[in-house]
Amino acid sequence: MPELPEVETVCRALAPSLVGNQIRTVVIRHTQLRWPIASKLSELSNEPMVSLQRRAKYLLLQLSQGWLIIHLGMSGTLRLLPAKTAVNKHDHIDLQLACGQLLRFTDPRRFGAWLWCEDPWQHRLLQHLGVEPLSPAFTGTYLAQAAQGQRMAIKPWLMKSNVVVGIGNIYASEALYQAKISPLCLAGELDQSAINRLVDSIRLILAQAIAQGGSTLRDFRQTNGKLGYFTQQHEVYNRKNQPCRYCTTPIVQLRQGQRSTFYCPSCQRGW
DNA sequence: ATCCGAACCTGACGGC
DNA sequence: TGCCGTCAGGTTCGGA
Repeated sequence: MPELPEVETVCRALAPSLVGNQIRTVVIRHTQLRWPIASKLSELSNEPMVSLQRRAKYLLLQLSQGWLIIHLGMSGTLRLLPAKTAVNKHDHIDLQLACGQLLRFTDPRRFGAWLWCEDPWQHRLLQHLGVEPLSPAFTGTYLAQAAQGQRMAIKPWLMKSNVVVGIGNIYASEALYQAKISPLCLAGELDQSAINRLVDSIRLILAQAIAQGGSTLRDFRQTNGKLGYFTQQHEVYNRKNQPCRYCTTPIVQLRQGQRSTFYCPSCQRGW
């Protein structure tokens, strides 16, 4: 499920229930995710939870002794459930909470991660991350400077996390469509006005998606996790051969860096 | 330094 | 039905 808006939605949904609450017991059913699950996790009985925040697509859960770094990978979900909820195939981690609820991590593909550290800001996975796209630091000036001289196509370039974080495969295509920039343009050849449009599009699309995610929050506690994401209206993503909503030209699908890109060849000619 | 492909996994779907 | 190939929202890693 998770691109940045989904992770942000999960963060906002869980924070009120977790912060100030306490882990009672931990059940680990499958220790191997992208990396082995932090062994520390099994020693966290009776740990108070202090804060929950998001950085890029990582969730950072602060406990009294240190931090859990949680990543949902491609297929991970976190749900708050009643304590005795039946266990299904890919339910890898349960945190039984003092409040009586259960925080359950489910991840069929196991690309997710649960790591332990004392200071996440020093962690190797986080310390080279670029700016948050919804922060004031993400400006046209910043992005233009970062793009200078870059020979990579703009779409895969946007998805690298060392300049700006949180732009996944769906929103990369969507943002370029909205900015009327071809995904095939080289990052370094965009002019300032195109870069400015791109920054605005990225901010707008992510903010809208978060707002929509928010509208599905009320369903978050229910057991079928897949809400919100599929209800979203994409302009180009997954719309191969369907008419562009602006000019009716069929949407084209192509591969860039082993990922699917969708775009309108008429609206997105150059930049 | 930079980039591309492979790798980590399971499941869903389409074609034969 | 069933088998096979392909694809899927992410990210790191190794080798060219």
